[in-house]
Amino acid sequence: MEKILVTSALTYANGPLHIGHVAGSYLNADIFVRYNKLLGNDIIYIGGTDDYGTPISIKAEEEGVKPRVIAERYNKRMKKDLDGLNIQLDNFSGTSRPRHIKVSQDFFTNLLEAGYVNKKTLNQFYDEKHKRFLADRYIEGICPHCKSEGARGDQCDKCGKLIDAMSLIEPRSKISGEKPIIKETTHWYINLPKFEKQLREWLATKKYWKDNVLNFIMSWLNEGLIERAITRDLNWGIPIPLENTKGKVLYVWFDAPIGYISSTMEWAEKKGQPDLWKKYWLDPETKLIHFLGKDNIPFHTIIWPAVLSKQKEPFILPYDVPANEFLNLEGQKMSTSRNWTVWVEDYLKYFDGELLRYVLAANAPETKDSDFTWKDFQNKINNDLNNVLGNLANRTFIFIKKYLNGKVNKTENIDKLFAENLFSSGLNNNTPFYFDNLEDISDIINGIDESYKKYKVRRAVQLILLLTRIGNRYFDIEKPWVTIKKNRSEANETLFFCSELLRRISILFTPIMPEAMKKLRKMMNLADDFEWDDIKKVPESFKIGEVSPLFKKIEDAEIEKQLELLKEGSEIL
RNA sequence: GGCGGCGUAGCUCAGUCGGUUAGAGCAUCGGAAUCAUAAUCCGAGUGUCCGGGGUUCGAGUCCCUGCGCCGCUACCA
Repeated sequence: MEKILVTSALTYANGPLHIGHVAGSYLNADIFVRYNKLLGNDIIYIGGTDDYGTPISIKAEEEGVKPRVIAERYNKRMKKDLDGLNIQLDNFSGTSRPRHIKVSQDFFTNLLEAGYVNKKTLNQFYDEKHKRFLADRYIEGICPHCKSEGARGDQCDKCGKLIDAMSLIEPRSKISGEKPIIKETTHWYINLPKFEKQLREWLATKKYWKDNVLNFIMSWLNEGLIERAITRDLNWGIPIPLENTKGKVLYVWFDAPIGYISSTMEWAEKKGQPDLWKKYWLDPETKLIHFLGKDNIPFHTIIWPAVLSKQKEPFILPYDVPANEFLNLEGQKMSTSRNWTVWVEDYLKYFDGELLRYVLAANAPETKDSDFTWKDFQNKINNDLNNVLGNLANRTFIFIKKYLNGKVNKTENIDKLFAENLFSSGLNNNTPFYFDNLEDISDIINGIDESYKKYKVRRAVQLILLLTRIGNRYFDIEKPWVTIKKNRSEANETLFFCSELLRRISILFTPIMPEAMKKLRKMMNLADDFEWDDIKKVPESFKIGEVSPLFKKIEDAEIEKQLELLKEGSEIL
């Protein structure tokens, strides 16, 4: 049995959950966790919200409430959204909770005392009206290169050039619109160059990481690590634990990953075993796996391991960081500010969470950015789920009820059938590589197993669909509606095979569609508690219970409605 | 500007170490079947693998170059 600790990147609490979050770091993690639970591994799944930072603080000011109110609101709503998608974290915390504050401050202190933090003084823009230091992004002005208006402090969108905020002409605060003053401030920096050798040695042991992740890291390392500020001047954040440092807080991305630890502590406490978190975080046998979007790679593979390694307690370092790329929407980059996304809350008003799980799994941005379109959503549900899988289940069960008194019995040759090459005629020699060398159904099942292990959810989906196609073909070839008339046992054989195939699919598909598979199993009177190894355990018979369609088709009008809603823009923000 | 990635069928995408006639699903066309939610099954066509050059017995794959798109570029989080 393996011990695994899985995390999804903490989500920024300035809005509810959208499908980009789901595709980037939640669904893939949940599928991996569910698969491992079926295997019987000791696995916990931890996450939460990242509650601090300027955007939340500004939003709070606009609404005239405390930032904590905003963070708590979205934390709650996200939890609900995750529930609606059957994404089951063992704990969903938030970084504004007291425990997290204490742990983060200790982390800072330990790093400082170990000699890896330097203090520096620098000049920065300051908005006097809002009494706030301004991040580069919150300053606007005239670009010093192309002289056009509306350049931000970090970059000019017109000419694309990077800008040193201090060189902006006629700078003004994006928050108040007023001219900012330049003010001296002090910050603490993590001395990353001092970690370089250690990091390179550690990363050399991670050859099994995904290529996109390794590329990203190497580009950082090869540019040369520099010191990086881990504090900010803000009123909404974790105060740094030093004398005379009022208004200085930890930079959110310093404290956010620490949230994985504090969230695990919260989980342990809720379980009534406050030290249980140590069993995971302090045991070198634990595999720590961070699921996240590509934008988070450097934080989790450079800064986070560096910080972890200098604590007093022997924390484990990440075992794997299977980062996903981004999900686009109808061919365009998703953007919350342009309201170009699909909010889970909106989605759930119209469709079942399982359907989104399926579509995002089938089209996950595993190796490169992928595109979500409503038309594709409809196609995948109607074809893959409704027509191919749903119909296989329906025709099998209805047939058994109608012609075989609702029951089929195990046949002698069942193992042989599962070892026969039942699918090759539909494929030619140049099928995708993961279809090659598939001799029989057990090979396909092994392929699915391996795909889940390696976070290759798309491949798992393709192989499961291949199984359902085999079922439909077998049904057509054997023609039980003909054989039933002269040879009852022959029809029994066909239907037992199809039932057994569906039973195996109900296990194989559970990590992706747990509720739909539960429904499928219920129709077959199969138990809810099962494990991965049950795939091989053929029952003596199947008694079919009440039958209803597993899925239903999505009409064109429903899709048109979603496209309209997308154009209008959601109002849930 | 620098670094990295991407560009394959009408669409969404696979293509392992360089190896035979470049693949899947959807869409399209033709056929079969009638157990099933008109759901299924079989068959067929479709390609300047972004352009150009190079290495090689052999290139979608490796190298150079041009074009287009995207990400990162350390103070967005």
